[in-house]
Amino acid sequence: MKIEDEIKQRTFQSEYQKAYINLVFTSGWLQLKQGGVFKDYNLTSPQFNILRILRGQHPKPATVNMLIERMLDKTSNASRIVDKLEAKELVTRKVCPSNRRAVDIRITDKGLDLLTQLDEVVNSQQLGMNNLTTEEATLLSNLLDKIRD
Amino acid sequence: MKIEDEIKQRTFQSEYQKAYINLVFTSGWLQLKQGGVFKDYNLTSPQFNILRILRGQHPKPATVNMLIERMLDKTSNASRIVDKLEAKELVTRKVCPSNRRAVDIRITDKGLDLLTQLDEVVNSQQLGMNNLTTEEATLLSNLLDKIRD
DNA sequence: CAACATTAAATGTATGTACATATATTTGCA
DNA sequence: TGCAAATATATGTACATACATTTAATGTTG
Repeated sequence: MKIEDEIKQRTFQSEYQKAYINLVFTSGWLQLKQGGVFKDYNLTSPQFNILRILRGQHPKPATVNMLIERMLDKTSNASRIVDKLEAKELVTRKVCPSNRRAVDIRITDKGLDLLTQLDEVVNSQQLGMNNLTTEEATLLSNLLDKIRD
Repeated sequence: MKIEDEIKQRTFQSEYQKAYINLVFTSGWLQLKQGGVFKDYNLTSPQFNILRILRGQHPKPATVNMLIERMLDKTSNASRIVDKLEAKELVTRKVCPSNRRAVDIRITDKGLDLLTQLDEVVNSQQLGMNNLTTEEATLLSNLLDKIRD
């Protein structure tokens, strides 16, 4: 559905405004769609995001700083998201021996198992982008990179 | 900067995953950039969004339902965002005479003035998308529409 | 017309976001 | 060495998001 119809706005001040609104809208649309999957597994989208980063590091630990650096939303509060994951025993937190200001965060076996289950579900729906061809997905990535240049 | 470098992830499972992550990341990046502008005027991004919808209706009223329908993020709580706007005297809220379940929401003169000021600022930075050509912005919109088909 | 379903908005609760500030540790350098 | 600056994380607060539930008004139908 065209963005004009989605938000019932017939005209835009410019193609830039239209693309901007479309980008924010579509991002929300996709995240909402994905969110439903996470809910079944009692996870939120940022929690999933952090677990994936930790898996990428595994068995090496990550620090809060590293998580912030790699999170999709850089300004969110990684510390408190880790709190929630720790309460669910999906990660562990331990003072880093070599730098006692930092905290070593590791994904647990329970966390890895959960991610394995989620991988299947997430991959099976291609993250809600099945309507694009691979070439279009690449083109989209290039346009997005250019915005942030 | 390429998304690989932004989030320090060298490989992706597919072009779809890469485009998905890039989309969510770039949307957050843009909103963060815009957010700074709103803060100077003591508004948040969703509050601005709702004010614009109300201006589009002006002088006719909108209802909470209509706001939800047209908001970029459909699941957010329009009721409470209107609370904040009402407290700042940027909108008025009155029981709808023809359907007393509904509430007529209108933008005030103060609200219209504020939007006029913000228009200039927002337009002057092309919403942070100056790096694209008009053609590329159109192409981007079309790709995004296709995702949601 | 009474009982039940539907609709519109508000409220409750948990989590996340954005930003400022606090606490502890480490580093740099006078 | 000692002390200020920098670094790593945690905490506090206001607002927003996501979703379930509640309250009130309106529709529907037996």
